[in-house]
Amino acid sequence: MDIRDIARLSGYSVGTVSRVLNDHPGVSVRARERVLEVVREVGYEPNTNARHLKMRGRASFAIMVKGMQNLLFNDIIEKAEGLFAEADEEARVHFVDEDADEVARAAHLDKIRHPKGFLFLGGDPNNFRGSFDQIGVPCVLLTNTAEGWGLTGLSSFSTDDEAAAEAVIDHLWECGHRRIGVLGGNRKVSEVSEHRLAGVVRAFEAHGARFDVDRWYEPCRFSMGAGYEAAMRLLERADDLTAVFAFGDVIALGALRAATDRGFRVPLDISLVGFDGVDVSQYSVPRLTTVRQDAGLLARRGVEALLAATRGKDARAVHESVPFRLLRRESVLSLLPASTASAVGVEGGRS
Amino acid sequence: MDIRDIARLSGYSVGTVSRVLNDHPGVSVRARERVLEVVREVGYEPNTNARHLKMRGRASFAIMVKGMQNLLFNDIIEKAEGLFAEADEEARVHFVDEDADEVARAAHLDKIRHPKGFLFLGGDPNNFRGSFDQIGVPCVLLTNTAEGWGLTGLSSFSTDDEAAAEAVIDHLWECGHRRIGVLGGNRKVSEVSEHRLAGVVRAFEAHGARFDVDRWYEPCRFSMGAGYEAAMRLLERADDLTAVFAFGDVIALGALRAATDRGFRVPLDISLVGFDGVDVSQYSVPRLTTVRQDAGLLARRGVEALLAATRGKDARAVHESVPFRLLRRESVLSLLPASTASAVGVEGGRS
DNA sequence: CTGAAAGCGCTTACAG
DNA sequence: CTGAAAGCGCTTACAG
Repeated sequence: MDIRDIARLSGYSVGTVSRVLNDHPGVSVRARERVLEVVREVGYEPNTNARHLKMRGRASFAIMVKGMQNLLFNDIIEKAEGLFAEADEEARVHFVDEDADEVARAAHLDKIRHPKGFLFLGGDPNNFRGSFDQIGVPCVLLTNTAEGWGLTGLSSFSTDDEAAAEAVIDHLWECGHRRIGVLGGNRKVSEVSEHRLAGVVRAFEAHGARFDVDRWYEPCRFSMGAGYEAAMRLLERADDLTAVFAFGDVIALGALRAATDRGFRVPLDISLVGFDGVDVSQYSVPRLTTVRQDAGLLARRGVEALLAATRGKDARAVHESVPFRLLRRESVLSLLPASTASAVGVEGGRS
Repeated sequence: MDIRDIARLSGYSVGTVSRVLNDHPGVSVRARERVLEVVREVGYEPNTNARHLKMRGRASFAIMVKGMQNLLFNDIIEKAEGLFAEADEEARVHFVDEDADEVARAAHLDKIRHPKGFLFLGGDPNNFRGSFDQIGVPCVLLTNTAEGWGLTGLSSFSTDDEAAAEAVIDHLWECGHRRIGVLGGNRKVSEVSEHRLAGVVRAFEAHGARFDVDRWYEPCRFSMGAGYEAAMRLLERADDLTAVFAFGDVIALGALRAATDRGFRVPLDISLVGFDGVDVSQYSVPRLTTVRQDAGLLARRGVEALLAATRGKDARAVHESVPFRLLRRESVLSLLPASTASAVGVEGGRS
């Protein structure tokens, strides 16, 4: 069953059939109706290979996801898929290993698959510097800012990681915490961790103190297992900590387990803060105080920008940050005698 | 840069170039080497649309995932992707809403995309009965058994849900629990829940008791939020429960939160058992007693069967169950005075 | 072993 | 508004 059959059955030529199928102008109402009738009758579906061969590729969008453990990415994928579907566009998600080269992989896909554009969830600047120039279609990076990478044609939407980390430290500081451990992604491959760490350092300075990186910072991947191990190392090394700030909820959950295993009650003996505001963080015992990244907005801004770029509306790359929110829940204890704890949430982010 | 350029550059015809690219026999060593050299030099990648147009589709495999909340599926996807890659096959994952029709979606994909085969993660028998006959390529269903659905061409690999649920109840029973609540997927669309519930009922009968479905069973979707709500309803209705068995770890985690909110300590005031053996279950406080489904083996058997089927090796559909393991951790309390708790794990599953 | 040619199922100028 | 025809980039009988 191909377009010629439809042409024959409807009494029109393949050209006309193709035109109604693609909603091109210049087809009589009669022809359109007749063709659609036949199409419906026989359940005809055009062959996408042939179609794209002619239309020079540009099939769908590709969502490149770095790692499968990051629950925040799950939320973003879900939203983004919906958004693409609304815009009547196809999107394919490709998972790439946390330490694999997502950009090289995308460059390869670009060659063989000709997607209309790429949406990156997470990304390593080194990889981008390495092979981004081999990608010829619009790209958007999410959760990471690409500002200052010097890459034209790459827009990015992210949380202001530095400000968010500062807000966390400020909150902890207000609650009387001074010795704060930090659990974070590997600085070499995770720029977000770099930014969050910078925020931590800056916040300490703002309070006239100094963050002891060597002693208080323990890098790790974004998984519960890694968070658990890292927390164990950190707690071993610095047993006088009153609080721990993890650069991901998933890490925080691993740390919660580790703290418990070492006999610390959270938050009674040690306070804990996460990052991301992923679903689980609200069901843990205790509920996790965390920075909520706006997955929905991140997805929306990213998809919109990508769509606009592929439609040639605006070629200029933009770098925006999306508001975050410090969710004060149960995992932080105030060390102060009578806490005049401020209201409910700290918001942040410039756009 | 297309095949003609390579032909020109190498001094051979496009036919010869195509033959070496496809590893066809009947090409001289000289020609092969020369062509590959040029290909490498210019970084040529054949256009897959054109290729598949000729080869009549059959591009890659499709993994149809029902729901994005089920962490077990994440594990399976990760393994399956690796396996496909090892076999040098492409696999595309498609997420379909938990209550959308995954089979209709696959049938549509089959028409327009011509995948080599489908790997379903989760599935509703009604949907399969509805439009499975429209799919013309090999299919494998994972985590659900399709035995007795009367569908030729659909193999399945799963955990023996009924036996696993029985093992859970037996374990709880041994620990002295008699009033056990059950939190599970919607029976209408989740056959696994049906099977697990049957196992619960059977186990009660084996112990000479009766499971009060109306009072003790509360259906819900497979998410923490749903688990939380369902547990709230259940605990409200039956406040004399000493244990709760959730048909998914994610549900159990929601229930853990709910129990805590109602002032129950787990396992002191109420015991809790999950299902799946997903990563989080081992980091929660307390660590969740659960049934571990073997995601790795499920993925391996599934991919192997699919590959074999598409290669025409074995057309007969098979239905196998893969061994499960009852992981006894911390969320179950023994109500007996001096417990002679048996060793470490209960295993199960026939194959 | 190699080349010339037909054809996969579409789209899109080009005429009319 | 419609049709006939060229062509997208490949693969694969068919000759040689």
